[in-house]
Amino acid sequence: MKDLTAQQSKVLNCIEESINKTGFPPTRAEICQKLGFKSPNAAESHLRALEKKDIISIAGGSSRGISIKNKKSSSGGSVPVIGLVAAGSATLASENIEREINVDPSLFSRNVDYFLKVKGLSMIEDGIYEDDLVAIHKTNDFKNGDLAVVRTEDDVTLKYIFKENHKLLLKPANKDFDPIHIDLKNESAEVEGIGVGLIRKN
Amino acid sequence: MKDLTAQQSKVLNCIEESINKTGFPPTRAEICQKLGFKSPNAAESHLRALEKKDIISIAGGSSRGISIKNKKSSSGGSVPVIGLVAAGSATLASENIEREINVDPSLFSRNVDYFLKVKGLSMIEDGIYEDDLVAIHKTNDFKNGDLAVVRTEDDVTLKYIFKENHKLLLKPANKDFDPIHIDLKNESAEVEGIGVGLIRKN
DNA sequence: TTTTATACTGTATAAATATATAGTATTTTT
DNA sequence: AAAAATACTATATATTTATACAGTATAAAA
Repeated sequence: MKDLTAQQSKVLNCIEESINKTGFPPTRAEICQKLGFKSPNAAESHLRALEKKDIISIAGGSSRGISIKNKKSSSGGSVPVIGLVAAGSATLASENIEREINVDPSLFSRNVDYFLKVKGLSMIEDGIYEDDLVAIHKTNDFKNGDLAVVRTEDDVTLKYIFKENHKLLLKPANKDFDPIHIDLKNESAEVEGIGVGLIRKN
Repeated sequence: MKDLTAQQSKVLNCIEESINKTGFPPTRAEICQKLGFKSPNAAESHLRALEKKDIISIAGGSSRGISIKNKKSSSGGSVPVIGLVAAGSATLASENIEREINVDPSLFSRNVDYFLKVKGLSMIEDGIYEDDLVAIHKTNDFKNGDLAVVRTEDDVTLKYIFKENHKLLLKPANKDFDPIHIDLKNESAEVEGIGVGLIRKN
């Protein structure tokens, strides 16, 4: 990401302050007043620079039409909750979204793309219970031992993953459940994401 | 709180939608367009009604000068995280606050006053692990079996609570830990709050 | 070295916007 | 039964506001 100049940061800060304090973005004139500029064009050109750097977006033809992009840190991104239904379809398609919740992105170590609502008891020995919401970071990159959302040919499942050459081991945390062995030569399987956290409602 | 009429709710909803979608509040004209009104005064008078009911505030003389009051539900209240240190002092005093996190209040069944960072393994059999953040609703009201934060004479602990007359039982979820029996005739103990949820970071 | 970006002042103006005023009709409250 | 609140249409306008255009000056990049 391109760096901001000192003045551009001030202007961005001014916008954030305005939204926090008043609830709506500032006008050019208000930015000028706060930062001591004497020409509205001073604010305008800084705004255009911020727009060019993809920090803000400016709605043409509307007053106070400034919005800050990537505002996950301020408002807490809205993250969908997806039910892990038996017939594998843990996609972000709207029909699978049970609700949306706001989370503090700094809460978890990695970006959370969705929450997976746990069905079944296969991970219960490691403190993952039915109806827990597991925070999933979408990626197909994983380390052995990661808690992964894996799409197999006929299912989507949440298990610990271990890979050795063309063999995939999906290991539950429950004695009553058997590990799943997948030979990638014969079967396909995809890692959709890895678990980076958990939310439980009592 | 005064109730809103159907139309007023629609207008409020329209404002919220605009802020969520565009990042700034709507104009009178935009409200009219969205709700099918033909006169800007239709929007204006609804806004004034909402202002009178203290739902929104309108900044005079500025465009899009609408802000929604008491927006704790939308922005997610900031909730402190408190470390459960051995020597009992799970208070909200600032020196005990490790950090603040934003949570969606609708996430948990009851209002969350703080998160307690779990120390020790006494609840591990019920999926509560070390360093988990247990969402605590401050109350001294509880039912038998609730997960409670209890301040005893020399400790603060998180356990299942059972009360029978003057006897208090604090039950861990770990075979290796013994239940704590407190006779309220001889010792004092206070319930500080009950657990309503949990957040775990992997 | 020439362009591009930064960082402004100053002026102007079309368009966006809040807001007042004048009505009408229905529903709710007093 | 009267008053007040709700729920609008319709018109008008002062003000707010975005935004363009014309400059000046400096620093950074090509």
